[in-house]
Amino acid sequence: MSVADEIRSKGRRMTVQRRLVLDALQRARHHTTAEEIARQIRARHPQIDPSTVYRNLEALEELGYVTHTHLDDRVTRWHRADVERHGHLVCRRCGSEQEIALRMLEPLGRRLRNEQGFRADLAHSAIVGICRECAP
Amino acid sequence: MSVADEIRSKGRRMTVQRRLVLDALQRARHHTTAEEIARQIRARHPQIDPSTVYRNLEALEELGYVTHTHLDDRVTRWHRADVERHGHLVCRRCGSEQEIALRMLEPLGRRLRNEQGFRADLAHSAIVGICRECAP
DNA sequence: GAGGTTATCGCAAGTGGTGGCAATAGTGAC
DNA sequence: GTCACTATTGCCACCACTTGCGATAACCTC
Repeated sequence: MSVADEIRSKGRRMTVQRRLVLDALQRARHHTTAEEIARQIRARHPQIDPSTVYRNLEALEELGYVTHTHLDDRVTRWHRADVERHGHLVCRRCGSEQEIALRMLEPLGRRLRNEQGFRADLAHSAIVGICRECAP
Repeated sequence: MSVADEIRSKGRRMTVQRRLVLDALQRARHHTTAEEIARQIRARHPQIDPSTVYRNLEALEELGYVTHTHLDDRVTRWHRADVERHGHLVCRRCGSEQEIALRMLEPLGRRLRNEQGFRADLAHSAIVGICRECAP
């Protein structure tokens, strides 16, 4: 079943706008911003409104094709749901970002689940702190 | 030494606006938003601009009197720096918030420090996930 | 292929927060 | 007290989205 068929089978529609957002996410190798996706699409299709891009990212997330992550700035980063998940460390001093294996965060995940019944999504938000280079 | 003197000794100034922000934070028993603080102050002093409140929260954070936490994806919560630090779990389904002892997060903090040289501030961002009540 | 239903779209206004700038007002030194 | 210095302020435009709404166009059924 194609992505379009999957989407239709859930009562949603495959529009050209949706397709373009999906394509842009395929092309982007790492995290992208909604603004960047909108910019790329509007270069060729200037009539497509940024709000349509935002709404499609949200819809595609509900449908399970896309997820988002918060680093420490104001912008939301988007990526395909099928890339390997990982955590992020971001330095509040120099702003550098570092990816870490989800494996490092798993003991905490297990503990929160066992002791609080809470299923944590530890890749969703970056962990902020001071990186090795900036440490006093 | 009074707070005002402390602030002056660091080359900053104690303005009426800054005093009002500090007072509002004293009154707020838990996390508040900048918007709420601005609303309270502007009720009595409508000429004070919201941007001044934002800038003062930032300045007071630099000075060490205030810290902020990111709960859900959108709002920043502010509180006095002298309240006991703790972590937060927030449910992406129902939005409920739960506080957890920093002790639970410490093993991860130690590991990030030992293996990556990264000094994590684990109280800074909430951990998002699905709470016990919302789990399928 | 035509028709009806309704998800989705483009537009415009709104939200919570940030940043530039000229005017203002705390501050330390005299 | 007065003065010069500059941190801070109010104003306004901007940023990164979000939302309401009427128009449009996917989609399913026939």
